[in-house]
Amino acid sequence: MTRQLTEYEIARRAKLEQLQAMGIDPYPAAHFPVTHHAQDIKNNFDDSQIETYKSQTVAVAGRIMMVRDMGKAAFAELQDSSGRIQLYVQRDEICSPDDTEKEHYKTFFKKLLDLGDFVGATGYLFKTKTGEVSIHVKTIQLLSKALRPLPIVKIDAEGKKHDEFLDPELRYRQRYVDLIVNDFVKPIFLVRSRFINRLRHYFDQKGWLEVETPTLQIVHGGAAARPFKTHHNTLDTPLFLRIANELYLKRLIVGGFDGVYEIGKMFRNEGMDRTHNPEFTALELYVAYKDYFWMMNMTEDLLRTVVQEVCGTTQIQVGDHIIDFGATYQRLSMYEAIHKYSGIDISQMDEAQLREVCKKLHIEIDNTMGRGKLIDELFGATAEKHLIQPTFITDYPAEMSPLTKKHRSQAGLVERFELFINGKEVANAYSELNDPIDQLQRFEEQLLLAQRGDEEAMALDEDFLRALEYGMPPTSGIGFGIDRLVMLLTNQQSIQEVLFFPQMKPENFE
RNA sequence: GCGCUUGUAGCUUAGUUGGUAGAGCAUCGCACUUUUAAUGCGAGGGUCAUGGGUUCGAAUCCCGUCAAGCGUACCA
Repeated sequence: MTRQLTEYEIARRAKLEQLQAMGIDPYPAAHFPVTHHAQDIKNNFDDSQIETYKSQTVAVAGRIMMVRDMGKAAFAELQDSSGRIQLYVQRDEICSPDDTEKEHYKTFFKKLLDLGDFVGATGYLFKTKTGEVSIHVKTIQLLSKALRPLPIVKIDAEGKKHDEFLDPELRYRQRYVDLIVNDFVKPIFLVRSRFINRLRHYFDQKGWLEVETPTLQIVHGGAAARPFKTHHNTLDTPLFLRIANELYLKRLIVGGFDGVYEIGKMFRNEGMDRTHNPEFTALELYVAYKDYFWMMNMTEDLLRTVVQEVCGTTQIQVGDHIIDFGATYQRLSMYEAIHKYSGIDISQMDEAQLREVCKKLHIEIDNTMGRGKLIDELFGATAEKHLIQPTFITDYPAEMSPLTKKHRSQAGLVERFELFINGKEVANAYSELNDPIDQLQRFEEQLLLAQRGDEEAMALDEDFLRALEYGMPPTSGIGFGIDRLVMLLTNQQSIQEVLFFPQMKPENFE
């Protein structure tokens, strides 16, 4: 593991040794008692208190991000978790009386400190001639040496950015650097964190229980997707990373909980693009004695409440649109949606007629597609992209929904809805199928699909059937794609921008 | 998976019909005690992603490989 060091790295390692030779530990163990953060200092600075400030010591810590050396004094910008604050460092202020050679300033501060190093500084607050709130430094010490140079983004007088660190590959592979130098990154993840936090709060207030279910599953069920396969050595058995947790959460409803929810990772071994990462975060909620109409109302209230709490408004700019999370969401059945956007009424059509319609609209189809799949293709080609404002699409063909209760009044359909926002699916919900006899038949239909070569057909889960046979109350369940919702709330068009560490191909370190 | 595009110093990049790389910031040295992309003077730093080929000569043309972005497919 010998890596060719760059001139920067060689220089910094040499400085490291020099520091040690001077008796300065570049990685000291003792804690540094921080009293203030950059942003608070700037927000709370009071011009009328300037005289008082002189006798009050503040202590800040962070990375040195810029130094403007004026000779016997220098200005440095220190960046902590909240932002930046300017340090005013005067030679004769920071050197102790017995340091007659002014080593602490000339050697330690000016020569051995680098951009990116962590320092701790104490001093008092003041304002420079040009009006910048600053710290007049009395002491400055090294807290941690940086051995690699950071790409420093500079902003000129016109606000133009120079040397921006924007290569997506570097940003995602070295997210730590991205977070240090690109100030637009952190806010996205603060929204993400707060959004999840508020969802939890909402559910907890309703009295629903947050639970955890297995990530390693013997039967991968609850969705149609290709799984990751692994193997347990001691049990000597194949295991799958979960593609969904639906069947486990329903077992808990069987077990007597009124409402359970889980926020966690799902894993799907499929293609990656702007809206798909192999592992992603789903929120699933199941509530007993409810149906999908109730769930639509709950979803509206949930998003209205949580988006307001997180963003301070329910009107969110997404691309060229303003999405209104506070409105009553439009509800269209799948047939109505296709009719509305294509002018074609397919509600009474059989498979052959649907094939004709698809051909007319130049939709690619093949012989393996049944009636349900054809309708889904039609919907995707005609309606989906128009669903900008939050819209519930309801009543799906039964063939594609093996875990959903049959529609109470319309043959061939199920009580299911998906929520579309900005042309993308963000949630999927049912009146859950709780009839064990019907459920077995649905699984058997899936087995037939699997035999025809459908890799994504759902596997039969005997234990889940056994649970249903003990009786599950009428229940409604919903799953949200958390990453996609965060993309909407932060106006990001790539899922990689809302994941700290999006999946990348292995990096070659030589 | 397929298609298109991209890959030049730590970062951002120039490189015209192929003639062995130019800049800004950063780095190193010197000056400067209220600057803010500080400034002034001086210096160093690039096997042009990688492996082949064409050519007297390739960052520049051709082929393979690797990685990324976008599009497309797959993903109820």
